[in-house]
Amino acid sequence: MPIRTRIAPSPTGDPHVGTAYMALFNQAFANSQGGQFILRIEDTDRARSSAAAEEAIFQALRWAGIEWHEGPDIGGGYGPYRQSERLEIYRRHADELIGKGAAFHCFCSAERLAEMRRQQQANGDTPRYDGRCQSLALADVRARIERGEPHVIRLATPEDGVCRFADGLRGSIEIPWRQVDKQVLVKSDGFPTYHLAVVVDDHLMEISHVLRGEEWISSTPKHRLLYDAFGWPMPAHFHLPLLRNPDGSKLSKRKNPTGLDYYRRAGYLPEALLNYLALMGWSMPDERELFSVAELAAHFDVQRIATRGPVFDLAKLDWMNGQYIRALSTDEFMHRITAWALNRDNLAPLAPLVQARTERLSDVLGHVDYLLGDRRGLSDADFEHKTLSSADCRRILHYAGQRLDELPSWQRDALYGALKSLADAMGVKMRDFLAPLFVAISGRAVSLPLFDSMAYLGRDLVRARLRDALTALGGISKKEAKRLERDYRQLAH
RNA sequence: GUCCCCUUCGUCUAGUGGCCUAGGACUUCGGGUUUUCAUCCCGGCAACAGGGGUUCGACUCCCCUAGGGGACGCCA
Repeated sequence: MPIRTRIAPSPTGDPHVGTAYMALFNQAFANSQGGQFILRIEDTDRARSSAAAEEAIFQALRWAGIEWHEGPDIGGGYGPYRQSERLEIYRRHADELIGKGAAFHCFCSAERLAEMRRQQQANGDTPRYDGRCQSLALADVRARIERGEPHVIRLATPEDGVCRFADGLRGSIEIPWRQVDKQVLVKSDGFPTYHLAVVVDDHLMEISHVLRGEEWISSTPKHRLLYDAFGWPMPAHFHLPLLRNPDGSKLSKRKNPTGLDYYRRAGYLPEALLNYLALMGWSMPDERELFSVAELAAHFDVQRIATRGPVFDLAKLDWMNGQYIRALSTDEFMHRITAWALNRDNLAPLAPLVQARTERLSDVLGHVDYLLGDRRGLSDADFEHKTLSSADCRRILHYAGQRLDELPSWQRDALYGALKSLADAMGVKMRDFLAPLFVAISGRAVSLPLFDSMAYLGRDLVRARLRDALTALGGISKKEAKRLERDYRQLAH
């Protein structure tokens, strides 16, 4: 049987380093076995998915050096590879499940479900759907559907016993059926949820091995139920460890740069990033640490994947990146620098800003240093201000970061609008409000216009600089964070 | 709270019952090469979570405890 693996990102936020991580292992495994590696877009969340985010995934993964054999952008024999284009397939399979009694229609309101969960939680139970609609009479169900009553389709689950399934890395895993929720498979808008779509697609696309994050372990019983109901063999599953923040929690943008774009903008070489990622949970048989994706595939063995969640350590990535940079020929080095940022396209948006402030050409570099490279390190003294206290600065930076995270688009005018309204809501004059932001972003009180700078740097770099500035100001204690959180919500949006 | 997963230096890891006085890498500290810096080289500090078993022998197998993480959505 041919080996086929896949990566199935959701086009919601910015492309995540975790996506590249999973892609890397799936690609390495497929290539090591002479198989295929597939990219599938899981855009079943209508509210959050966007075409722009999908395009960003293609670009970011391509930049990283991930190459797929089949996908929405290049086609293949098992398409379509975009779940929003497979709705008819899911509908058919949902009907089959209903017919087999493996799923049922549910008309419960969001309010009832919330109340039910609240009570279960109060009793110390695992929140689960109580099965009320499961016993509805067939005629009743049909009538309500015909009346146009909103409904979903849920998975029927056993009440007793345990679900046992094999994990290629962890051995046999047992989860009591009582823990498994009667999961929604089809939403009221007719779109499938992840659980239905992933099983149907993995089967139809003949995926032989599923290498996914360990956050999926607890939903695997649902998937097992679906495979059984359809009478399909279950692909081999391998749950890889999750990348961690330095504090051990799941890697998150709040605590660590997580966007692939950050690493590109910050000047990392994609081959160094992938090499580093490969070391997160995997090791070469001979323990060598510097190797290419081709060498990874050549020596790949799933059994060498560790199960402990590795902490993403920027210091070691920096070292590794240096190794790769110094191994480049001078020619290649120059090529990389220009391809990275020192080229016409990349400099074009800065030119008008800089030109207006230039008397001699030699002024130029001093204006753009913090945009093309990193800015200098900060200390609390940099934030001294005639009216703002250190606590004021922390508050402004914290709120600004929060507001920016909520912002769907990342252009100058949108940035200005969001922060202007925030300053107004806080009752701080824009002139004062901007002071700590200038320091955080450019490292000085005077620089090129702030919003142009932020737009140019991009979301990840700006987030990293704000976080770094907050650290320079002494950081925010748990208590202060809580208070800030509460006050922030009170501000009119 | 319930269920599941995980547990070797600060961090990434090697280790599949005797090769372990636990190896490598990053970080860090010290030294050397270099007109400075960086690179590079040499050296040092630093770990088997705790407790019970099994065994002639446990880092390696089993159990318990503790700690960490994840899941518990009409998100994926």
